[in-house]
Amino acid sequence: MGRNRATLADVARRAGLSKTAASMVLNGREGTRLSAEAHQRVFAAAEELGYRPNLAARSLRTRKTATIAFVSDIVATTRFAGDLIRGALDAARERDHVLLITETQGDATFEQYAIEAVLDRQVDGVIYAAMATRRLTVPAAILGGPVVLLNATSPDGLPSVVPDDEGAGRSVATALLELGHRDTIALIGRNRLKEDDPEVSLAARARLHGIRQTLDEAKVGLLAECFCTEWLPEHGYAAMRSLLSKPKRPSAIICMNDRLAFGAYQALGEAGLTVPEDISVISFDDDPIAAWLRPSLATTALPHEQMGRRAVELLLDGGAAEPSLVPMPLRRRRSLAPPAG
Amino acid sequence: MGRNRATLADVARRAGLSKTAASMVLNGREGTRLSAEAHQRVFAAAEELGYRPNLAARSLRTRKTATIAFVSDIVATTRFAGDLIRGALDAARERDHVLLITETQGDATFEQYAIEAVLDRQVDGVIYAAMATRRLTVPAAILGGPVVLLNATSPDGLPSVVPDDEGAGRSVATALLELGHRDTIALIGRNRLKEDDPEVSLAARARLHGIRQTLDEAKVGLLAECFCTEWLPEHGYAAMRSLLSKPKRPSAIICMNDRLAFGAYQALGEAGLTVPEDISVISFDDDPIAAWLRPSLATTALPHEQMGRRAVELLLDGGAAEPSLVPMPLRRRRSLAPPAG
DNA sequence: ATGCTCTGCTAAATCAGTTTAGCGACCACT
DNA sequence: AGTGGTCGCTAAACTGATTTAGCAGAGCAT
Repeated sequence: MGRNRATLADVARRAGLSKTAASMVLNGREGTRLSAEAHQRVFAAAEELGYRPNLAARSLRTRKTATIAFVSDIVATTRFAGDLIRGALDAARERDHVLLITETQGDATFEQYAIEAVLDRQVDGVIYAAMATRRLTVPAAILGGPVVLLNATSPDGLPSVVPDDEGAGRSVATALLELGHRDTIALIGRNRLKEDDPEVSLAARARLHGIRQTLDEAKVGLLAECFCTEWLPEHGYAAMRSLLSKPKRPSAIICMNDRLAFGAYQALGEAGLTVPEDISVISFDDDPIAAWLRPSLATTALPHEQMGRRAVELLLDGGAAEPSLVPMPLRRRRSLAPPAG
Repeated sequence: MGRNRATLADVARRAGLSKTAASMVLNGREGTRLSAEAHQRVFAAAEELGYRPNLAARSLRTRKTATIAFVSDIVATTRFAGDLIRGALDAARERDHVLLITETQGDATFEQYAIEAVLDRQVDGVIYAAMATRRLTVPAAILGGPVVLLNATSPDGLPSVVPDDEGAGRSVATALLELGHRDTIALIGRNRLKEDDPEVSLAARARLHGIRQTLDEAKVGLLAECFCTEWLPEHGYAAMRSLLSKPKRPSAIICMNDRLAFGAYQALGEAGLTVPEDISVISFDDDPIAAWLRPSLATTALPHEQMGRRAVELLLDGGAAEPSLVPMPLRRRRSLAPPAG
């Protein structure tokens, strides 16, 4: 890779100047007293030789690599990882940086390896990302340099970027209230583990809190709350069926995520009920299936791309110490209607 | 990042030896005549100081960075990117390498930037990945070093890794034939553009060819073929509706991907038909929705993780020049049954 | 003529490793 | 005594950049 690249010495020689001069000119150093003509010659030489600096050599001296480590627990299992990475990639490119990606798979050995691998490469900073919003403790090894937590917070008070799940909860509840739904709203996806253990999830508690707060203010209570051991379609399906077996049918359903909502749709379809005429459905995440469902599913979007971008900005440009909350926009789609009758 | 790291000179000093000796011992060089005792002292010193070599310095001399560039057109828009990356990440870690990720977004300027950024960092090789299997021409700039195409082929005959879509086509057709389906099989997802332009897709043509070949051998013809401008749920929905409006109802449907199949399910549900009792459905990709659908959707899986892994192996360990075909395993699920009646 | 400042530039050190060339001590052999 | 070989190790060059310290010459004042 990159054999026969011209070096700074080549450029200097061709320009008839010293390496020092060439270096200063190419780096646009202020306050040097090199003549305009010297500038010209260096630029011309660099151009003609197609000179590109060897960043390994540069970073040896400057201790800057223009490289950021993106360390995450799991990149593959959720389709959101891509967006997180893409946002970070974009922001990094704008700042002439590049991303070194590693994955820990939640395994301590792998994590150790990942951290060492990036530190050995002298990265300028680390983005430590979690795929589910949660609290975690970062390995001591990376605390030697700049760190930003992405989709996570830590007890150490490190800068962090998380989605505004509580705000999303409020948006969801408000949307239903505005349509006129009152005491016939049911909730699918309560989960003690997710709600009570911040190391498992921060989203569940925050979403629930946002919903409750808004409904309380409107003096509205939930018709029913279904607990689900996981937030997967099959659990949404089961929850919806149990809701439909009860005497009082809800006019609207809030699902804690889109996969639950997908399951709920399946149960509704089997029961011969129509969304949104019979029942409105609203949810969280904006998984691609939300737009593919018939009717399309209203949901609040996890702003992963924004978050990835924000993390890089925080890392390179500096910023607030308190967690940076990224808003979750409400996607109004066809699954919402006023209550029937 | 990484201030106060012990250097090789520190280790050497502590061991009472020269840098040369320390370097040779730590690199496990054969044929050096350093005493066993010297080895001990160096290892002990390195251990005590927590020595880790500075890879920037090393690579300046050796021109090896133990870093691979992963350049792709689009990482985010498809949820498969994560798997491709994860497979590559795993294989890279096993070989003590790390991945530098950049994205071109299909834009020539960004591509130029991405290529320069990675070449400047002296990567040991480049994995050039496409998110849809297709033919492409790689930028001349990266031809200076090892390159492997991932999910793509090129006219230059570069080593490449692609899924065996034709084999998948055969598996799909065979599965239906084995169940007893004959001349009542319909196909959803024909698409001239994808089939005829290898720069758009290689999958469409290969899948179709695999299906046709297998059916021809069994002297079976397709009942109907629906063209779709895109492979999205709404197009699958429309295609399925049009199929159902015809006099002769198919006993099985092959969809060119899972998203089309998802749309087909929706149309079947609305028409009051049951999968697989009334109609079997089988498809390609193994998108997560395939497992979430009710009944779960039989499909052939795009082996993205395997492919990512294979690309790294090819790049670092060398290998075959002809395209490396990765098999697409058939996931037998609930959407298959013998034809009714 | 001397000293001073300013201009325009460069030699050499430095970063942290790897690698080449070779040194001194010891032994064996003729 | 001289020669050659092996053993165990090191000095110094080298990678390609940045950065520090400083030099030669011109212009000007004293």
